[in-house]
Amino acid sequence: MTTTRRASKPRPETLARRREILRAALEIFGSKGYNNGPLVEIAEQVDMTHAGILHHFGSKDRLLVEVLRYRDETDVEGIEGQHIPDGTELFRHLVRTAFANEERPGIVQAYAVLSAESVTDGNPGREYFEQRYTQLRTEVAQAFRVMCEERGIDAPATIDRASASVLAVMDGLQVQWLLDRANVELAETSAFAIEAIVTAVLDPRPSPLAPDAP
Amino acid sequence: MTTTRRASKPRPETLARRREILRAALEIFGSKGYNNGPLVEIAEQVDMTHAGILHHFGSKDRLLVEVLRYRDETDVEGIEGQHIPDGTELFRHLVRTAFANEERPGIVQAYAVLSAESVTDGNPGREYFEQRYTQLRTEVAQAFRVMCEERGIDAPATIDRASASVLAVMDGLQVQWLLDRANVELAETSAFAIEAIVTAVLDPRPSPLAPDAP
DNA sequence: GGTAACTTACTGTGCTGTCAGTAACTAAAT
DNA sequence: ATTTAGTTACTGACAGCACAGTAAGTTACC
Repeated sequence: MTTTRRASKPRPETLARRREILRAALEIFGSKGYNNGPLVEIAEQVDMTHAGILHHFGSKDRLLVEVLRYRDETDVEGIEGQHIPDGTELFRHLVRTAFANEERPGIVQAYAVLSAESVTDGNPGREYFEQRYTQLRTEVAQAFRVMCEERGIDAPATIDRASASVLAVMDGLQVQWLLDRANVELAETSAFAIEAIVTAVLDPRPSPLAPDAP
Repeated sequence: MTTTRRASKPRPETLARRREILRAALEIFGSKGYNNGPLVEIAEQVDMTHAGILHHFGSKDRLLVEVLRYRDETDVEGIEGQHIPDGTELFRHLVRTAFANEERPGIVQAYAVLSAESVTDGNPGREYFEQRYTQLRTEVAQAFRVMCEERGIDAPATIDRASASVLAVMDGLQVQWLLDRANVELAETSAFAIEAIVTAVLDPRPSPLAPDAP
């Protein structure tokens, strides 16, 4: 009769090694893009051959997906630690993130490049970013609703647009900042724009662009 | 003295052919990215071999730069036709552009992908986008100043931040829209965000995120 | 006849992925 | 406790394609 074959455990240090690879991959993909960032460069950063990396992750596509997921687990943005901050606190958190990001252009660039690249044909990261934005929009919308309730006002229809807008400014500013750090203040500008949008939701005013204005 | 090397005349229809190539290149670079968009595919779209394209543009790098410049000349955004609309009109123009963009996802994607890709190491489009954003920010800032003057208020210090923010939302929304057209309204949302930011400049209110608020 | 607008054919490189092999480790059987 | 069997974590070599660029030739305009 056949003895059941069981897979034996991965070795203890392996997990740390994989993390090393993921970190290196984020750095390379961040600075050169996914298509333009070869496995060999990631490999030499962790003292391996590129075949070694493929042993761990199977393919470059899967490596990208895992890089993205890994950052999500470790990182600050979105779901921080365990609890999702609610209401005002979430917006404050976003602003804090913008300030923190000024100290880590590498990661900012990784997200900026990879998210835009993800919309191209057959990019393996597309699904990830689709879901990510959907989730972030939902969280921001929720925060808006909480704030409205706290103030005793009805949640206005603008909430969904405002949620997308908040995320959009942050991302858009990152690109401008990466292109010209001397002339774009990432954090201060993010704060300004977020406040403007939040104000527009909580305390709407007539459009300054209406056809009768000067 | 050095005789300036003068190339002899191109044939009459050649210009049109070059434009065809530029259009095809924008489409391919737009849908697959610069690094991932091969010359062969651009070539077959204009019934040529890739060597023919290199005959016209010398290298892939130079092709990208020319594509970018070409769109600038032809296109609506930024300097439209001849006159730069001033004041309120510029913001209305931006909103109109957002509406127009909903009908041409290809071009939107091209700019989204290429601008983000441009921040990577050694990308030939970087200089172009750097200058482009600098110029657009200046134009928007100018429009803000005109509006302030019209209303008899002093131009506030927030103008530079607001200018970057306006461009940032538009760009950021494009990415979200490209990823999930069913759930993101590009134009309506752009309009909302732009109005919010313009309002914040012309009629500032206390921050809803200040540490003493609920 | 000269040159612009190509094509064909080729070069060289860069890159992902495969494969066979090896040393080190783990798990069970003796 | 030592052997045995199997597995993991790699390396090195290479297949094999995709791609940018080049060189030489062809056609057709001026």
